[in-house]
Amino acid sequence: MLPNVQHQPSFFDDEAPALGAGLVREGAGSAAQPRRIAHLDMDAFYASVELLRYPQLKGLPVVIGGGRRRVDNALQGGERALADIPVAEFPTLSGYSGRGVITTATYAARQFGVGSAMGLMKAAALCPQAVLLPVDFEEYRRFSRAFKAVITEIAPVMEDRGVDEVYIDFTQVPGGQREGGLALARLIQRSVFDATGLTCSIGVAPNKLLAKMASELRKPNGISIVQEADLTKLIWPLACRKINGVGPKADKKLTALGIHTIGELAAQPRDNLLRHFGKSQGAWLHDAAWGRDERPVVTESEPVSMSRETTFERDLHAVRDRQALSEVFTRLCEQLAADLQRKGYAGRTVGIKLRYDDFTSVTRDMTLPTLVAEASAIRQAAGLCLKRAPLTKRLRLLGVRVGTLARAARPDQPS
DNA sequence: TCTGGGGTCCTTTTCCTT
DNA sequence: TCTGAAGGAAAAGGACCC
Repeated sequence: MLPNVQHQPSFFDDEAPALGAGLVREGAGSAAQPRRIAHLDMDAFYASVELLRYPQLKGLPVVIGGGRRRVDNALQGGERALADIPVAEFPTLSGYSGRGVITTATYAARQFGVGSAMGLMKAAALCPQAVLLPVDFEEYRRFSRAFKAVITEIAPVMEDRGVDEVYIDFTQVPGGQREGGLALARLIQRSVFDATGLTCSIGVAPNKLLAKMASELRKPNGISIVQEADLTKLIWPLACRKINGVGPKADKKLTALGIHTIGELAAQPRDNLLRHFGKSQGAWLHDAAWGRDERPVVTESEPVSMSRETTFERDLHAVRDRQALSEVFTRLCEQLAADLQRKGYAGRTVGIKLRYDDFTSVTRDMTLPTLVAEASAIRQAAGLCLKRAPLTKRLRLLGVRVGTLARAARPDQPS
């Protein structure tokens, strides 16, 4: 099942934290070893979790997404084990109507040209036989916690980057320097598989930027080691878009300048990039192309804002659908308040977000003199924000946000 | 047949104060 | 009292990521 991996439980028992000669870095308390940072990315995470639950779907086109409706009936299978539900009983995309998009699709489904972010109705036209599963975040979070627990057991300095991704600092971990990190990466990969049945891809490099790109080099279930000296050979041939932080806009601008690969980006005079992209982004692009990135692996962070938003089944008019809008608005505020209180936060900035039928959007927000976490207070402030937004066009989405968060004393957990 | 939801961070604009 | 510069905070928008 897992090729080329040998499990060696006592692999690092003999490993002393050996010092590399001449590799001491500047700065108080800095490590004697060169920095070794890993990026770990679970392979097709949501789809893989679903296939563990429903192995009978293996090899079939499956899309995950939509949500709200019509998926549940066949799957509430009574006493039957989930793995025994016949494939024919799963809901398919055939005849789907509604606004949802695909969150992820299995490889078999991608063969039909469907993929992430595609509207489900379009996908239904391309591949009506595809099985449609709802997104089950609870379950993904459960697996997420499980694989992260395995990692921190082995390498405690881990940065959470969402449900299926982490950075890990190998630098000080016993064995973390061996073979450039390959040995430790193998151990982690194997341990994650043993604990969860899921595969992952790992890249190990001198920093987060390169580690992230390295983890994409071999997928699925791959390990890539990138050393500083590999920059020109392994990184420079890649498209600029592969840099984490270069999105569609920046990429388009680069293309217009005749810059396609990271190597071409590195060849640009720094001043040239500063001129076209501004001081901050220009310098960042130049550094990224040269593989420079000093960001630390951050093990803990506080949230900055929390929000709730929803896209309506049909576009709503501020006047004609006043009642429906008001109900959604109140519900969003209540959900947001519940989120804040459950997690123990309150915030000073309250804002709203509107998306119109032409897909343009606006935000309005206001800063309050005191922290709020109650639905009524959020609703009141958000209502004032709403009054400042244009409401002539029909609305497709409404969102409520609370920012400038601070920890609040929780009634159930006095400090 | 258009295009989800929950975030972070950065830049620009606007407003206020000195 | 008016004007302008400078700087900070808040507001708004946008890019990007998972």
